Amino acid sequence: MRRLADRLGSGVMSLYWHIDTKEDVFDLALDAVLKYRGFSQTGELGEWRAEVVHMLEDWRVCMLRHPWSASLLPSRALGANMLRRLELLGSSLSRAGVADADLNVAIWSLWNHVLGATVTRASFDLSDEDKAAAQQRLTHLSERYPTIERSRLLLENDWDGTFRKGLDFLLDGLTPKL
Amino acid sequence: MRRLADRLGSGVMSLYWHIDTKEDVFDLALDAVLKYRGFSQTGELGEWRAEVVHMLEDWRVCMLRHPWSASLLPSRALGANMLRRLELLGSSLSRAGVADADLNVAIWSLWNHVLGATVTRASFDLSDEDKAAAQQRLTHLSERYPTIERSRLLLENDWDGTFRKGLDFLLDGLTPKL
DNA sequence: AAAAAAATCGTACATTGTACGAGTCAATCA
DNA sequence: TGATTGACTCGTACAATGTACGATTTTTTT
Repeated sequence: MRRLADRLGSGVMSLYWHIDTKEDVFDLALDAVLKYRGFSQTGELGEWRAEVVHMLEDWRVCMLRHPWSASLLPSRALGANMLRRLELLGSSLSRAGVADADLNVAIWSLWNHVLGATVTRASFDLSDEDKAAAQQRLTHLSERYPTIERSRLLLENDWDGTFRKGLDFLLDGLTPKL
Repeated sequence: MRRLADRLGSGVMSLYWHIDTKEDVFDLALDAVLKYRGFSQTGELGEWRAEVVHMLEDWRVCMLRHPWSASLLPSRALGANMLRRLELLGSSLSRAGVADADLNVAIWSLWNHVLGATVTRASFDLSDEDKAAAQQRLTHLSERYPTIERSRLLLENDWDGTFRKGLDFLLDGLTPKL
């Protein structure tokens, strides 16, 4: 709070006129990060899939731009912008023909994909020294974890591609075939 | 740290003989939570799918038993028990016939499902007053989020069922048909 | 019995969130 | 015009926290 006040050129206690508690700052910050400016591309009306992909990728990018946002997510209530994204996701899937009975599973599976990918990615945004230590530890244990080692799962993974492929797969499977 | 020392009946600074920093306690606690005692069921050898489902559900249950564990995950290096689970997952999928090129996507998609479901679930483990406030806020905004409201996405969702269905779907799609 | 190692712990300090109440300033009302 | 109210700022103070430092005790080894 002291550092924030300094940055704003104000006294510390002035902040507390506008917010009740430090947690509120986190709530507001997270919500600000998750603001969605909508579908910029001039796609066809009814192009639900492009819109969903755009929104979900944007979601992930927004959070990766501010790595602290991932660590704020657990045990925090849903902000307005997150609700908006969930609503957009749900209505798109519904329009795409997902049955009501499957809607929750579809929404949450896609959301889990974004969230999991974000948090996982954040775990690998280590400082250089931590990264070196992890490298050290992993090569040392490579014979104990042959599959991880062989698949280059941890240190040299193409996170963007993995996310995109998984997303495509989920959308292929969760929505009815045409 | 003071509370932990009290619980252990020791002085605060005695703790620092065994650990370097408070963060280390969190690392160790998280790793302890994620310990996997293996496949208790006496299933057939080669029943890779039952083993994977068992391990992933156990993973989720372990973390839900200690809600703080979800908030520890981001920006933390992978512990030994987590690596073991990832290795088990990877080798099972490999044995099941997943091509090397698809292995990373499969592993991370399943892991994202567990992680996302856990973190999401943790966001809804609110105190009673918070839950009441959320209920209030949501019913108030229900006309703005019709899909969310209609699908009972947030407050009355069957989390276990949603997780299980999504998991089955992922495994169906990610592994080759027989 | 002595020396070394392992472990314990009291004191002290810097950093944190924020309660309290006094202060400033502008808009509104008399 | 002067008084009053509300919005907003901020300095001081306090309790809670992680942990550095160094002294002390206990255990193990020689």
